[in-house]
Amino acid sequence: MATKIEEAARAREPLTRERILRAAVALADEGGAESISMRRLAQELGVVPMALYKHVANKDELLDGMVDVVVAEIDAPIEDADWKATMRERILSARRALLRHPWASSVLESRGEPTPTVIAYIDSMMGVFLEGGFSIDLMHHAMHVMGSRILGFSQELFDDAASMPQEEAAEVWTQLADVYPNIAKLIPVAIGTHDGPAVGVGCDTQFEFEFGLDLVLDGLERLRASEASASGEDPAAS
Amino acid sequence: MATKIEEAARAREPLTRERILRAAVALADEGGAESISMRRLAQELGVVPMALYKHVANKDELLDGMVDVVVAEIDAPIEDADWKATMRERILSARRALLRHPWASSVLESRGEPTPTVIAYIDSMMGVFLEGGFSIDLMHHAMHVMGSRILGFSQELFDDAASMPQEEAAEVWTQLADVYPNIAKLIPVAIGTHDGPAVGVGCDTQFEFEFGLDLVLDGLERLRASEASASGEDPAAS
DNA sequence: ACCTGAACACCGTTCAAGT
DNA sequence: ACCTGAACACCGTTCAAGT
Repeated sequence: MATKIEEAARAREPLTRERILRAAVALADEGGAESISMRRLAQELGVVPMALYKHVANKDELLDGMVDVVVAEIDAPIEDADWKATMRERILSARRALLRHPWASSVLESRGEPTPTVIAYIDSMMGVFLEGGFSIDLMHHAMHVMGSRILGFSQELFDDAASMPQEEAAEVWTQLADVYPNIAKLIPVAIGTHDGPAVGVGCDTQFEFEFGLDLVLDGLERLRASEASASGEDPAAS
Repeated sequence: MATKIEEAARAREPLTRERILRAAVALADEGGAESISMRRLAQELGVVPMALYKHVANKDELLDGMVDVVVAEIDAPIEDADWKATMRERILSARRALLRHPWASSVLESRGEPTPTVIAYIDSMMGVFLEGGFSIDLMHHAMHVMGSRILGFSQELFDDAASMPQEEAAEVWTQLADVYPNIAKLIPVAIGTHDGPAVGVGCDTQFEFEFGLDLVLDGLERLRASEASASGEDPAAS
């Protein structure tokens, strides 16, 4: 009975590239990057594996399509604001998109050639710099500087060891002190200075992300301003 | 005959974790990240696949070991220099190591928990900041800021399309101009302003890396200096 | 006790045979 | 002409059977 309904639903909504990509993103969202395989995806769609190959040439094209879905979720640049506010908001939006799809950053990086969607996104980023009065040279360097941030991620080196039971975590930290004296100095930061036994290991990654982002944006603004004052007075001249 | 010699060599140099890791690194160096598999590696060593499992628990442990080999190639911090010069040199050394082993950065990122070798490396980085007079808080933020650079890589978004024939590349660039107006503004940068037909598409990634690195280091130095002047006069106080 | 062949449960993709 | 089952050439890893 359930089977009949499923079959009817399938017939009503035929297999399309769209539907395949949506299913793939959903699968990766819940199962992680390594859970996506052509066979598994086909099964999820109630379809024979080979049916997918009518809509995507191969697995690489599937992954590209999945990345495009995520990039499309990034908000458009806000308008009527200075370049710094615009860039800041855009990048925080990109970060939110990639946090919603934790598999996306590693998939994005594994890709060789960027897709047209990704290229268009980068182009619009460049536009924000140029409209903000950057010279082409400085915009070029700025794009490289933003590098890892431009698509919303700076890789966090630690996985946030929040999985460990808290007592055990505290013990591990103190044991580490002998071997890694400098890391150990972060214990008060990790614990919270006076919150008693509130062992909240892990950093405020949102704060850290913005700290680094602002450091870079402020540095770029300094360079832009000195560029502008060196070539006359108009801050919007390229 | 050759077989006999090979067999003798194998007998003289028995299978060890060391030898497995060295072979795995060599295999990845020439074949890329995706060419490393337990079966392929075993074949390369003239050994049955299961023999590897005596020395590494599984493929993840193999990958961790390979990363450790690369990290071990990073030069120790230079001595008798200010923090900025020390940090700069260390990070450029890390970058060189990762450029020597192009597969390493993506493998490094795919790993979950960092290995003790990686942790020790990070600890020594923290030591450079602390000895340079950073407060623990600022050192903490600084480590996050360095993020993608700390291990020598900021992901380059484009693969350096140096593979394309140059005439074709130039044509592609001009076609792009309509769709991606801002990217197109980089054409003179990519071509070289007055070098005639010298179509050297691609950026000076070494220059760009140092540009970004210095932007960040200068920003951190400004913060450290204002921290120091706010808490007395001693620039080495934590 | 050690080593290893065969087997298991997967892959992405090709291809020829079926409708 | 379209669709798809079986097959191919791979995976990482388990396990029991051999020495």
